[in-house]
Amino acid sequence: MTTPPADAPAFLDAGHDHRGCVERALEMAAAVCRSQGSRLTALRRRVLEVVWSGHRPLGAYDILDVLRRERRGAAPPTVYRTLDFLVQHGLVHRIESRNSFVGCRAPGRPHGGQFLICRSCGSAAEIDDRRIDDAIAESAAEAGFAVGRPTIEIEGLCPHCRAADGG
Amino acid sequence: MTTPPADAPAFLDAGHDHRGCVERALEMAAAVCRSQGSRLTALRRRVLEVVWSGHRPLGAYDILDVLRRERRGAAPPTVYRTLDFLVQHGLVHRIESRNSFVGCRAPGRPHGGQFLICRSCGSAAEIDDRRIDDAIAESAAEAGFAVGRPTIEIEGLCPHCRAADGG
DNA sequence: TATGTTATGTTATATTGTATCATTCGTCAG
DNA sequence: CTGACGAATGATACAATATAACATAACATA
Repeated sequence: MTTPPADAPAFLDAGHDHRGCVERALEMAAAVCRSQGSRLTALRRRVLEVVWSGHRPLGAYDILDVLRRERRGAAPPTVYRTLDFLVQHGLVHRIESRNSFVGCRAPGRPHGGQFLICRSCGSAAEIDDRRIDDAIAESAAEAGFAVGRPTIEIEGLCPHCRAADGG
Repeated sequence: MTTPPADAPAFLDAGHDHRGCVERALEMAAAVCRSQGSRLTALRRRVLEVVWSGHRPLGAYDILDVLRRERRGAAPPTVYRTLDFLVQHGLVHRIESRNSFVGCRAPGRPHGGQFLICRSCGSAAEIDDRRIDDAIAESAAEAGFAVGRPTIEIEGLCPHCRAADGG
């Protein structure tokens, strides 16, 4: 049980101190909101916590199921609005290829996410690799294209599932 | 009006001979299906043609609207099944960030698509840049991740819309 | 033509996401 | 403290996207 350091590997092992991940995410969220004059309300905090319940992207309705057990009157807009807020503030990424959401590992600095997503266990690792951004920037420049938001989602097999022989 | 050559730029200009694009796509589709022992039925051919009606990704229900005008009893499964076939055979790509579909420029060779997508005019240019693949391969290798299907979708502004001052 | 396989038709429903308006909560000027 | 305003949430309804399941038709070929 070790709290992942800042330069942690992309895929953390099963035994990592996940409570540390969650706590760090909540602290960074508080800092980001403070610095932007936005309010991290109880609902937003809770949704962020739910998103961070693991390193697997969760669907909006999965999150809704959790909320419904806790507050009367949680409905789809509750979740989507809150996720919008969290995504806008760079605290959560939307995984387009799965219609789902996962916590951002490095909030504050705005960035389109780059993800490695395991087809076996479903976990997603955020990589934010400069070389990928650079390659895209070059290619886009040659096409005369002005890059806005990049979506990079690589499906494949994570180290753990590879070791387990393809899961 | 010029038929785009094999090494055409990512974003073709408005005046290009689009009929040429469609014809080439249909020919390549026939070749791919022949070489794989699959049947390019009238429906599949027609859906491919509709997808290729432009360089903008189309939603499944947009395609369905077109089909309904032509055949009695076209329904969502008609379209989704046919799109599945076309995607499986590498003739069409799904654009995850838009829930839509666009013709593949270089079918035959299996590849995850790399797209530049204009937020103003909606057109999508397939780039398939080796440098991007390489950067991803490096990064993934360092994470111990086995790359399967990459999804690369870059939202931004195409050269035409940039010239038109941000549209 | 009989037979198995592939493709399509058909109905129903699941999943994902928004529009809209009402209500509550937080903040701050007076 | 209080009223007024904007931000956040509650609540209802619905739109858009996608699939399950089973029936029928078309195709290939023995």
